[in-house]
Amino acid sequence: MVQFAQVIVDVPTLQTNRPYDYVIPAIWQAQLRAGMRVVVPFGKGQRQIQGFVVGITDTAPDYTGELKAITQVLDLQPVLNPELLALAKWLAQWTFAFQISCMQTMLPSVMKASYSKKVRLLGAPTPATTTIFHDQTELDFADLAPETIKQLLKLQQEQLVEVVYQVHDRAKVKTIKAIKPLLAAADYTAIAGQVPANAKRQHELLTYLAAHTTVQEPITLQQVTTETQLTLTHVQTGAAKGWLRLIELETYRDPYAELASAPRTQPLTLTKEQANAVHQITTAGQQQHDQVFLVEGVTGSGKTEIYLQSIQAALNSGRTALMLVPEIGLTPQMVARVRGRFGAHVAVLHSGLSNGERYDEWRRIERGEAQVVVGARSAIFAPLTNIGLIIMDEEHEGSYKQDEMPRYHARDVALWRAKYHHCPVVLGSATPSLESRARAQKGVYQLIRLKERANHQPLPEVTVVDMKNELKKTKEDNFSGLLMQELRKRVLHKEQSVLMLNRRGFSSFVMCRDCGFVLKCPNCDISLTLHMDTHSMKCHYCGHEEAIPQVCPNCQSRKIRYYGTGTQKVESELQGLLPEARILRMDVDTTRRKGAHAKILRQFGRHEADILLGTQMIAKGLDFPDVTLVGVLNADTALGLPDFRASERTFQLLTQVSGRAGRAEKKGEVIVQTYNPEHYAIRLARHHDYEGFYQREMTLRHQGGYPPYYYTILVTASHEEENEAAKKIFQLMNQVKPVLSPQAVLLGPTPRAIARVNKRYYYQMVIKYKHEPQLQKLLTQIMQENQARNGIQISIDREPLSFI
DNA sequence: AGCACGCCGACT
DNA sequence: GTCGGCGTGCTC
Repeated sequence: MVQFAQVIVDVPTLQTNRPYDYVIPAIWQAQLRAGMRVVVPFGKGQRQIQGFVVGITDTAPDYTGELKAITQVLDLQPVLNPELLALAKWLAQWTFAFQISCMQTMLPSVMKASYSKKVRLLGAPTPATTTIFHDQTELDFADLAPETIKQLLKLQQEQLVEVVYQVHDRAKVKTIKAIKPLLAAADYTAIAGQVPANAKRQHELLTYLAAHTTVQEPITLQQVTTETQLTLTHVQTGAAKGWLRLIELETYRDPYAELASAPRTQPLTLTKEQANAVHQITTAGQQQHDQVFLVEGVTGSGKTEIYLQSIQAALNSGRTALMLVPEIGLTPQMVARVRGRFGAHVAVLHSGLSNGERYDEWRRIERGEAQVVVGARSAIFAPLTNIGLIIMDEEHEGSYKQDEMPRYHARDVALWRAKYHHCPVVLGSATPSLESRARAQKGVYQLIRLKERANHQPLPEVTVVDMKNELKKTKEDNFSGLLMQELRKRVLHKEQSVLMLNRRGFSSFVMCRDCGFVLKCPNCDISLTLHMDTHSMKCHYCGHEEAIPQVCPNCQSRKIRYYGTGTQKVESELQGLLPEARILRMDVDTTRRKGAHAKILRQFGRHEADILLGTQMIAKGLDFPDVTLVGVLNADTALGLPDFRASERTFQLLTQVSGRAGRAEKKGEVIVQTYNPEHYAIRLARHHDYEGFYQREMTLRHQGGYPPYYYTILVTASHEEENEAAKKIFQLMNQVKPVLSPQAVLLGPTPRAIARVNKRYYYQMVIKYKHEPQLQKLLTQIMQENQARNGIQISIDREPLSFI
């Protein structure tokens, strides 16, 4: 019986965002299942592309054209199980993205095929082909000039050459060579008698094999070469003579090999609050209840121990657990803690892994070899089965939202999977997002508040310094008298300090002091940022890079200087003020290389520096017992931004960075420098008063009609011509407006704050609504109708993190 | 995305 | 007269 497969093809456009039917060749029929990757012909030419089988049917599809057949099956087992297939479908609808993009996002990147288009010589070379091919028989289109391609197409019509399309599966399993003795010890001795005495290596091999006949497991080649003088060549000779079998052993690239043997830790004794939290979570787990818990606990209240013991309970009942951590919080410290408790049962997924390592961790999870998964955003798609618990630490973190297609929030995916698996979700934070905290208020989530720190240490004392007064006293830009005095004290007493420079809303740009000229990106409407490490000016949006100007391009004046506060500038200023201090700088420039982030933290942990100076990234998850002073150089740079979440972000940042002080028995102190000491976000952060902040901010959100009182959707139209983008967004507004209920609000349309990025102009509108049953359908329809045509691009972002 | 089909300007 | 420009529409 002929069978048919429905395939989602790797063509990320709206027109092809649906399954296509293919005939399954008889040889694959027994093997092929939904969720496997295949190669299929697509389009009029000979083009071959990758696809995912999403369904298999016995009955012929009602397609009037002629069905093509699947070319190749790439997997022996499905890479997407039925749950993940269903999730991909939902995610595509929810985020207005293509199904293929969702599937690719859910899998390690090596599973996305790479393509090549080649031209091959047919038959004997002719003078015309030789001028192009020389002595080669195959050329890659990517290496050819447009002129050559034109000539080749002519040759193709004359049947002198053919065009071939290749699909490359980049998912390669790493193997190591190993040997297995095939004969008995006595046989080896007998053979040795016949081998010429001068064949020293053959004798050595025979002796080695004779000594290892009883070994059950294959012996790795590495072991053979370290124990003997033999090399691969000798072993291959042995294999050819039938003495042994040379095999390829599957292996994993283990990035945390050194941690696997880390000493196992025992569960800590819980405080009453912690025990209560664990009890509530595990009870929901036992009852297979997809309840969401919001664990609101100050830094140091022992949330991690709650997570670990709840995971243990899930494992005890034979289920698995998924723990999400913001990328920046995925420090070796955190990984070591989870590995310490659950050992080899843990798989870790984060951006620091190479593609191969990531693929291996994924396979360990998929095979059921790891029951606990720790990872950043995309780990929410880990192929765990029978999930008993999903944890999201620092749930308010913006990095849980992906800012490219599909624009999903890991929290939404977590809730979906929890529903599927009937398991609880734990959202943890010292400063929950207003959305989550409000949901807990309404009883949608179960709120668990931890009011004490596990070590019963008081929260650090926070002093706010008003920089408006400071400016009058000293000439120094960045350091108040109090902060300098305290820093000196720490250096003297060999204690450590952490300094944070809030870079949000800041950049170092170059300006002419004579004419006011600011160097801008030629592709984007944004000033270029000065990078001292590369000695160049860079655009943070499109990556454009150019030399630092020596004279003003506008008026030729030499008085062109840089403005703004960068970590590099602060570092040199601080070094000047405190020459004896050893300063470590951590920012995007010093942590760009893989592993650099961890390296800096290790250096600081080993006391190789007195002061750690960095941007936002130092605020999260660090735990250094000897840090007794935390300074925030500019608390309020983000407050001036036209972003309704500015206060929330500032409060979260200050609370978090304060938590870095006095983690152990030493008392901590925090100094916050600001120009807005009376701002409520700063005032309330000073008293560690999250609940107070929540109340205050909710009132303002209510007045302004912002989330969580409204849902929001950002619709953007872009085009190379500004007029076209504007025209389209107004047209979309007119399309949306009549469908919305009077309760909904439409903001805009407006040009985006940075209207031009990468030579395209962007116009946007924001839809604020509470309940619009028609909206999903309408927006899906809008996406369908406005397929990338006439150069217009439409994008829809559900619950954007920022409107600007 | 790629590719073919299809209808208007400057050339062998 | 033809080659080739890129607008439009389709891919099981």
